[in-house]
Amino acid sequence: MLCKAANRVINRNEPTFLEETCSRILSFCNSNSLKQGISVHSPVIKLGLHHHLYLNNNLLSLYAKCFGVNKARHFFDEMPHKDVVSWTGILSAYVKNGNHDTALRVFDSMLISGESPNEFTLSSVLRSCSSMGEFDYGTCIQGYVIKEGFDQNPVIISGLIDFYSKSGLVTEASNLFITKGNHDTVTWTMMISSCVLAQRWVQALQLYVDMVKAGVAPNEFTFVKLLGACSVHGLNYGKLVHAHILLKGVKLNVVLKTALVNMYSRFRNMEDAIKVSNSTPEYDIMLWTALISGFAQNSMFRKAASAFRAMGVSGIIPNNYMFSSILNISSLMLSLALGQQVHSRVVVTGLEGDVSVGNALINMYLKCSDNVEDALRVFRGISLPNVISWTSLIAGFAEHGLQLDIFHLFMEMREAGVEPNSFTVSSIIRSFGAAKLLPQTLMLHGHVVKTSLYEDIAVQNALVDFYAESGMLNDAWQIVDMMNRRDAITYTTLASRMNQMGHHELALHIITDMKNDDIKIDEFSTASFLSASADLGTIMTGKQLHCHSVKSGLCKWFSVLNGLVNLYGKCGCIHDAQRAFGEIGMPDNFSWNGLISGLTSNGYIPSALSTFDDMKLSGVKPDAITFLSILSACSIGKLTDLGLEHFQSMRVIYNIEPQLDHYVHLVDILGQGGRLEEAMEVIQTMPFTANTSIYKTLLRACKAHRNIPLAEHTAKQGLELDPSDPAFYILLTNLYQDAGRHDLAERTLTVMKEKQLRKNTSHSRTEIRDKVHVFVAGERSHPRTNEIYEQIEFFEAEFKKHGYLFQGIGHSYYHSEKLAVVFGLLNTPSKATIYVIKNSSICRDCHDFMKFVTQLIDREIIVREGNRLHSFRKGECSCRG
DNA sequence: TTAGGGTTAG
Repeated sequence: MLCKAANRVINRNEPTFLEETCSRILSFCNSNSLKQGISVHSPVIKLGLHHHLYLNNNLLSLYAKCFGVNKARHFFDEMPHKDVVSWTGILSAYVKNGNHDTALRVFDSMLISGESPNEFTLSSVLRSCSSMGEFDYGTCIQGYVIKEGFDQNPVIISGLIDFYSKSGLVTEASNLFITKGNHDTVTWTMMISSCVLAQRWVQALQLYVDMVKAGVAPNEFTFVKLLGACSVHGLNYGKLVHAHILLKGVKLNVVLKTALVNMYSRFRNMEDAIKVSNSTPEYDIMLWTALISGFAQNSMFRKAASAFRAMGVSGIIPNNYMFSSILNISSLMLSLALGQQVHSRVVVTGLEGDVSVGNALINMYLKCSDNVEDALRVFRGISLPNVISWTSLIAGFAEHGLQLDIFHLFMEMREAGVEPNSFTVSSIIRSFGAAKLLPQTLMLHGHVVKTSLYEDIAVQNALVDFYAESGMLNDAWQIVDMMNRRDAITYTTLASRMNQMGHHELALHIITDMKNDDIKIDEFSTASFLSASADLGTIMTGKQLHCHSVKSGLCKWFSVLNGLVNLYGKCGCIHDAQRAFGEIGMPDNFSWNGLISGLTSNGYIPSALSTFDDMKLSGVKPDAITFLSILSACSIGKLTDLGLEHFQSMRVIYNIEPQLDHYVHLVDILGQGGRLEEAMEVIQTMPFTANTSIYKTLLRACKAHRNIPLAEHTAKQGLELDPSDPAFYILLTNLYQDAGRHDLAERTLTVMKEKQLRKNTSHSRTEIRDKVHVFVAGERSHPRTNEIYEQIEFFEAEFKKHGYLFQGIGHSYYHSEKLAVVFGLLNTPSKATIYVIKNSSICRDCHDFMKFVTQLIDREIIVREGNRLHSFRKGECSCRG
């Protein structure tokens, strides 16, 4: 329609009318439709109207927008007449292009030419000042503004707010805003933008409320900034802003759509992100990039790939941003093939030298390829590697275990004049920590303390992690106390390191620290806390975490769901474990391992084995951990041949090299099956040095099969490794008693006592009614319960000495019809507790048993019978109601 | 002719 209008005008052939109207049409096109502007510009050029100043100014703007700043500059230089609008037009084109140096030179030329700047010129110049760090120049401009009486002008105020906030002086920007009145939409938006930049999220949203109250209409620019402020306020704020956009009738242009897509993908709501992008047909490369990286952030790699194809079909050529995104997806998918494919397209497009694409390539090769040379080749191809290039290389080298090269890279980087930032330093600290390079890290810490990097939370978190990992918890806490801001990473780091050290109670205490610091418990910290609860057996805390996860929507995370499977599996609530597993859409190997291990440790051997088959059928490859559970299941189920078959399959079918723990299980399987000589042969021929655990396993088997000579030999070998381990004496004693050799049993116990060896009071724990109970009995099957099992052996010996028939104590009796008791020592010194788990009432046997146990451990024991508690002390029982 | 969106390193 515009073309038709232009042609109608052209046909009238009235020069003045023609010039003004064409100028207006171009102006309209500049603001509304660049495409139509392009189609109008050729007839205008043909008419030879370009001596007309206004028309040329409009054309200049059109060229800058459509053909780039260089074409625009050429046109500008050819213009026969120039006014302030022409100068400002080319100046702002340079500013928008990020070419601030040239912009300031154009400003100088303009002043020399005698042309006076207007508010728009000054506003653009201010932008260049803040971008180039020319603070003094900017304040000179402000002086000029005051002198010329521009200081009430909203365009100038907007420019100054922008200048101050980008110079890091948001309070000055805010004062400027408050002292001047009569703000227009741009000024309000600028102030909101300043707050977002300074991360004053609440103030940004408050400004929007004030703006609406003041009767100033927000536009698409305002909403783009507001969406940025939603990043910390959560999805609901984002939705509220979206609702306001619709309510105010603001047009969803492609920029606003991009901001909305970003907001929704940040909150993992890709459904709405897609809905927004499809709500209008307008798409550009930035919207595609936002959408595709949104898919990547949410691990929707197939969708990302099909979006990339759809973009290609629509005729949009990928640029450096897009290639970086796609390469990032290849890294996340660990797909070297995809990465290489993209690399070849990068070469074809001529973007190989682009530093951001190069960085993404370095990262991709370091993540996907075993050969660091691939990444190095790309690195050498970048003419000016930036801090990201160096950091990617350093972090990747760390992943490849090349810690010693990292130091050289770090020095080389500094020689090249590239300053390390918080990413670089934190990567190095983490890699040094992993490689246990204590002196090097202490040196780096000493260096960092003197720089501003020490204020950075990522660097601080890396140091916290380093000290915690090195077991220096006090040093770690010292840094935590010194930090002026802590985040979820700080605490998750601490919790997981404490879990690794076995300090699970300390790990759980971090929940309180996070609450005190007002930090949200996220999916990562929840996983750590669930793991602590599982290992402590604190089912109530675990259930509270479960409730919290449901309420706060964390239950869609693998880490949380897998943590729940593990928790319930370890706490004996196998049905809850199965329910949690059922909620995982696509279980990964952690999910399967958690379920299989839960089933195994609770004695559901056939279910564990069939679950293993399901795992394989689902296409998830079993790993070393899976086989630990499966081998354990076979030994508990006395499935010797099947166990051997599975052990063989590890190497032959799954290419998994069995580790020492697997050999321990193999010895157990053979031992349980009575094939003691073969078990001994395994210990002698396996590619690992034997540990005490494997000898104890064999000794236990010898005891079960009453093979005294082999047992004595095994105990001897075990005691050579650790002469202070009482387990060998206790196991031997029990074997001698079983075999009726009470003389030998007595003698063994005497030797043990002479050596002043005492049974370790090793514990397992569980939580009943808000209290953690320390158990000294547990099931045999779990790898961690070896010590607990030894404890049982001790009690077994004691029980037998007093004529009790020992039936076993622990979790493994949950589902049996036998007397099911778990007995534990409360973690206060004066009390112990026994719980009747399965039986609904306490039978006489149980009473007697309790009385005996109290004599043995000389503590008060409480037994729960339904809701009634019985207290046993010194062999007496009293009901506690 | 002033303000807005996308990538890559922990």
